[in-house]
Amino acid sequence: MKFSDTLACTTVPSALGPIVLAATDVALVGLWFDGQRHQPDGSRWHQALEHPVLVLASVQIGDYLAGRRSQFALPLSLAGGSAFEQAVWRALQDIPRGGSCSYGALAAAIGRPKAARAVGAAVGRNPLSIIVPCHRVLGTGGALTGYAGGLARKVALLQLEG
Amino acid sequence: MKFSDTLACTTVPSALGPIVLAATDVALVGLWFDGQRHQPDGSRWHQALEHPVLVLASVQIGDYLAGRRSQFALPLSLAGGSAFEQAVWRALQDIPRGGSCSYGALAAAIGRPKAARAVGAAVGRNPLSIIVPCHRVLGTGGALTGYAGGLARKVALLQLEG
DNA sequence: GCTCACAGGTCCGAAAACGGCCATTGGCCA
DNA sequence: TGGCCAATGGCCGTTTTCGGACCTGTGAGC
Repeated sequence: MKFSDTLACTTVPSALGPIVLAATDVALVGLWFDGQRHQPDGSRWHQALEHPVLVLASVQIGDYLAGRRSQFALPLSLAGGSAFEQAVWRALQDIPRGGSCSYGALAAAIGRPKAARAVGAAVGRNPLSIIVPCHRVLGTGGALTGYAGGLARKVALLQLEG
Repeated sequence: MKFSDTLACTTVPSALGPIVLAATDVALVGLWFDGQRHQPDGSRWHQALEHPVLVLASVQIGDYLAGRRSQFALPLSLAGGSAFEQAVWRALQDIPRGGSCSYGALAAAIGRPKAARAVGAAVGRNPLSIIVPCHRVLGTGGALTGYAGGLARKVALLQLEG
């Protein structure tokens, strides 16, 4: 996962801890819990508190975590990943709120039924936490296998969605 | 022991408590005291009160328990078990009414003289209680070692047969 | 280039557990 | 001695459990 050095970024507080947002001129490209696994190095990005996409995103995230919003309306871009990763991330967006999915089922959905493990790795590198609902993916038996932002946040998000 | 999901079944009352019967189109394949040990899950079977084999079986069982009948005339099938289990169940059918047999003797009868304990396990999984007379098997000394439907029913059946 | 580590899942073989047993053993008492 | 009882250990097929091998795509480290 490679990001441009010319992104706009900002950090906003939330009930689950500080959240880092990153965007091009026209679309949101990243949303990470501060300090989470696989978070890219954003030291060359420029702070842009008034960037329209970042402002929109921070409002919607706040509403979502407060239970006042159930889906997002934002310009997104997932251009950064490999073809395989993008297929996985697109498939993630088809999991409805309140639903869940296993890694194996996700692998089958993108036509690679034996690639469950690779899917796990790709899910873990999802650049748009919360918005692309990687927290809705569980082990076959329903086990909470892992979460780049920590299992506690995964549980919190699932509870919020019911 | 594996049963098809497409069996016909019914439950009939008796002096020894409710009895569950199960049949294919042409043969009786199961007879259990309701709630007994090793009773399979029949939730996917369909009730068939007028099924000819089930009707015949329930009448004969009623007559047998009332002392009006001394042997059965029914189409039976023991196809479900392993080769070993089927050998045991066939050997059980050779024990005459009023007679008895030890587990060790049964083991010898099927050519596995040292397999008395395994015979015990197989006898316990007999799918056709009463009709295949597993209640006529006793310990070497004549002890009432066990019965999937409970020792009380074993005693009652032996008394009925004299 | 190569190896390694992963937010999983499936399959297969070995090992252990589990019985509706039975013969043997050792203690106990008449 | 002889008989009875409880504890013991071997017996055997089935079921369950457990551990490893393999599959898979990617990036980090070497």
